[in-house]
Amino acid sequence: MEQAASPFDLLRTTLSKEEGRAEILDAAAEAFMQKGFAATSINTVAGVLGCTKGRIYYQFESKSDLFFAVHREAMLMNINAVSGIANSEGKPLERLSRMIRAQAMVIMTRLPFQRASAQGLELHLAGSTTAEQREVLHSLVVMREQYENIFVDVVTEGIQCGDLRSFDPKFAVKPLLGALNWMTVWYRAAPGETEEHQRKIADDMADFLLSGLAASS
Amino acid sequence: MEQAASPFDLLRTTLSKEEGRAEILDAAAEAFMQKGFAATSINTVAGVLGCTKGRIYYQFESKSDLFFAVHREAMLMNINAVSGIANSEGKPLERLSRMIRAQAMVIMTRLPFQRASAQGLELHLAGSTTAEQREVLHSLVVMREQYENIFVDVVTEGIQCGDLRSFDPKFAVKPLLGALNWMTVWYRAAPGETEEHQRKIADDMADFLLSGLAASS
DNA sequence: GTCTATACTAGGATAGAC
DNA sequence: GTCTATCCTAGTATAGAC
Repeated sequence: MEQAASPFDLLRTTLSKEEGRAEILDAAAEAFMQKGFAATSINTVAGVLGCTKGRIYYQFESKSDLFFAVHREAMLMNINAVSGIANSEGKPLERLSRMIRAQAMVIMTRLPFQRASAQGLELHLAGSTTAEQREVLHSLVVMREQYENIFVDVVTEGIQCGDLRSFDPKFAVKPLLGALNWMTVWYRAAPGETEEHQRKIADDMADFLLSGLAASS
Repeated sequence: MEQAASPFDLLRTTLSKEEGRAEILDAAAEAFMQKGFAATSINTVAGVLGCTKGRIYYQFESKSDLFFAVHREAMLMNINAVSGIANSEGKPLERLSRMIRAQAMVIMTRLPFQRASAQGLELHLAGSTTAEQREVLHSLVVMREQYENIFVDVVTEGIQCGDLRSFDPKFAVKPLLGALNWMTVWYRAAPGETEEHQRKIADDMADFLLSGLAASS
C-alpha cells in the first residue's frame, strides 16, 4: 500500500514498510522462540536484525504490540493452511486428514511463529494491557475461534455422514488441536531434515488422531 | 524436617517451613496461571497471600526459583498420579487408559500448577539463568523425561502384546501427552463443576486417544 | 519469620539528530 | 526510516527493624 508495485521496484534498494515489518516479525518470532516472551527484550530482537531499538519502535508501538503481530501472523498461516482444504471437494474424513497434515506441516516449517502462538495463550490472560491493545487481543481471540471452527465444521459434517464417531465436535477438536499445537514443544528440525521426514511425521499425526493408539480388536 | 511431628503439633499456631512454602507455592501457581510469568511480580504473589515480599524472599531466592518450585511440584503430582498405575496389574491397554484418565483428572483438579508447568517449557530455553539455577533446571528436564518414560514403557509393552498399534512408542507419547497437556489451555471449571463431569471429560480423552476420531469402518 | 524501607538496574519507551 | 541519547518506571532483590 505504501509503495505501489512499479517497474522501478527492481532498482529499489530500500525495503517497503511491509517488507520492513515482515523482517522484524521474523526476527521477533525467532527471539521469542529461543528465549520466551519475558526474557526477550526489544534490544534482543534488534540484535538479531543487527539494528537498534529505533527501527522496531518505528513500526511497533510496544513489545506486546510486536508479540501480538507475531501471534496474528501465525494465526493467518494456520487459517490459510486449512480453510482451503476444509472447503474443497471430498469426504469429510479425507478432508480432515489433509487438514491435520497441512497444519502439522505449517507448524514444522514455520516453527518460530507457531511457538510464539502457542505461548501467546498465556498472555491473553495478562490483565496488564492497555485499552487499545485489548482490541487487538480480542481480534486474536476471535481469529483463534474462527480457526478452531473450521475444524469443528468439518468434524460435524463427518459425524453426520457417519465417517467420524459421535463425539461432541466442540470437544473432539480440543485433543485434536492440542496434539498438533504441542508439536511446537517437542518438534526440532533434525540436522538436514528433509521434507519427506516432515511429511512422515505429519502422516503419523493424522493416523494417530484419526485411528487412535489402540489396535482395532 | 525443620520441625519434627510431635503431640504438641496440635497446639501450634505458626506454620512449619514446609507449610509456609506450600502456601506460597499455591499463591504463586494461581498468580502465574492468571497473569503469566512475565506479568506476575513477586508483589503480585504477595498480594494473593496478603503479605509482603519479605516472606517470599525468605523462602525463595528469586522469582525464577519460585517458578521452578511450582513447576517441580506439578511434575511430582504427575509422576505420582501415573506411576502407581503403570506398575500395577492389568493389561497395558487398560493401564494406559487409567493413566490417561488419572492425568486428566490431575490437570483439572490442580489446574494452576499444571498450567504453570505447561508454560514452563518456555523458560527451559531462556539462557538468562544463573549457573546454580541451571542445575535445578536440569533436574526439571530430567523429571519430565522420567514422567514421559512412564508412558513410553507402558506403550511399548502394549505394542509388544498386540494391544496397541505399532507406532514408535517415543513418538506415540507426544500427541498423547500433547492432547492432555493442552487441556491446561482450554479447560475451565464450570461453575459448580462436579467430579462426575470431570470424570466424563477424562473418559472422553482416553476414548479419543485410544480409539481415535474416525469411525471404525 | 515477616515487615518496612531502600538500593539498584534492566529494559520499555520517547525525542530529536541525521 | 534508522540511530543515538536519554528518561523513567516497574520490579527484583537486600538490609535491618521488629
